[in-house]
Amino acid sequence: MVEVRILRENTPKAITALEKRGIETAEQMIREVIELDDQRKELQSKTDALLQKVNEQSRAIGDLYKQGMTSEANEAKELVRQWKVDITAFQEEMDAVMSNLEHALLAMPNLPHDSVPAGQDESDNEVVELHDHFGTDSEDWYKPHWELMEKYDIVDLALGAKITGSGFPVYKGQGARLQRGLIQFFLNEAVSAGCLEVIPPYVVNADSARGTGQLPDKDGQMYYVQKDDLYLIPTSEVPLTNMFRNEILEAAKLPFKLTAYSPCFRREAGSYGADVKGLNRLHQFDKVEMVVISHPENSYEMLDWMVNHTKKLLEKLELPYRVVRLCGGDLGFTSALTYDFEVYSVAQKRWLEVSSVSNFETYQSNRMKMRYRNDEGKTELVHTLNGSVLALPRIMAAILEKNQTKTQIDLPEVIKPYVGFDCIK
RNA sequence: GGUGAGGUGGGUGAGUGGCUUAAACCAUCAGUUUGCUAAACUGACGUACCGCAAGGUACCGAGGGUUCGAAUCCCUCCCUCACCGCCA
Repeated sequence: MVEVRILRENTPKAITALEKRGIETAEQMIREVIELDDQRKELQSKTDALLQKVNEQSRAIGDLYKQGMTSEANEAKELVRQWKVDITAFQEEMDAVMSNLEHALLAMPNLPHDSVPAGQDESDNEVVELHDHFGTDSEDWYKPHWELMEKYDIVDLALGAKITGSGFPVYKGQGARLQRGLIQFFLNEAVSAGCLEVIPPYVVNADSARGTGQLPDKDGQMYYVQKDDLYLIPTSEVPLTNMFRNEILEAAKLPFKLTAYSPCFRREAGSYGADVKGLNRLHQFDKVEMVVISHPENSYEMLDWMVNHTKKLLEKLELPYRVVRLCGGDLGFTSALTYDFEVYSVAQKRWLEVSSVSNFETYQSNRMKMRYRNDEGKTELVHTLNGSVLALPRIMAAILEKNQTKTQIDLPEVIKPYVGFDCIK
């Protein structure tokens, strides 16, 4: 959630930022939060003052009893009882204000970074880089990846549907080996770049889901295990970032750079149409993720570092791609700045999102109370970032389509040692 | 799933209703002393909120309750450990 401090310190700027998301009531939302916070402060002062009197009086009562002054003690007790009625009333009021404040803050998305363009939806996103030197030309005979999957019998959606349901693919033979090789490749690259490799739990509790912002706003998107009150992770961002929930980190040890492979589970309720064909959208998919816990001062340098890392991966895989800066309307709820990476699908003739690299600034760390100690010994919130490096299905789709010949699929050089063969046939 | 024992600051650990404002020790930091290191001594040493400040309030796994007053008594839940059962 947004820090109230930021809203107070530069209210006009915060309003402008929030309006970039297309929220017309931005000013009203922000004023309401500040107003509630004022109320909270006032109630806190009043309650504390009264509690102080009760504490002092209670100690006095103890002394009176020791001196055997029972009747005086009983009179004093009556006084305390009356104060406690007031305290209870204040506390109820306080609970109500806190609850309203919490709701107002949970309903408020992160403030977009200065560089984020205003806009409604993905058509307003800004293409900041285009790298098509690996070719975006298509031949008439090119088959889309779902036909190639069937032709070479490497990914079987129908079989997955039989075992589980639609959107749960079965990778077979060279398909399975390519998938495994890509995961290994992505992990190795992340580790070489200085990340700590982690194997996290694939199921998390509600506190963790709340910490990274999946709850309450993406409740319906996650698979939920009712009996144990646990959620299947939609991305390993959730367990990785929550490793540091409620921790105070040493400034000298920042940044923490983590990477993990995990399957990702998404219900994707409500999605339909051509977008979901083949590997384009699945309920279970594989992804290698990178999470960075950064000092606030250099979080945007870390963001650039992650962007560059992702670019290198796509270069090595010899895929045409572009980098897109999301506009306010398309920006994720918790993000301040997001770059999407899209690879070109030569058979589908469209761009497919394969990575999303974001800086959340203090939005997640505020919710999670993730702090570091500054030079003066005070605690401050860290910045959190994450990015996909990379999501597997669409990468596989793009590789299959781009490298197809009439008789086989050649693999990019870099991946050959990882899979142990040169082509799929 | 069953039985039992537990959960107190960075760590160990005392604390069965008011002398706890959470002792003591260890660790850490600063200072003194000192060829260096070490030792010794002195001091500092949790988090959050309110307050310009002085200061105040809350927190002893979590949430309720009893009481003038709760780390301490009561209730519910969570977690950890041990053993048993099941099991890759």
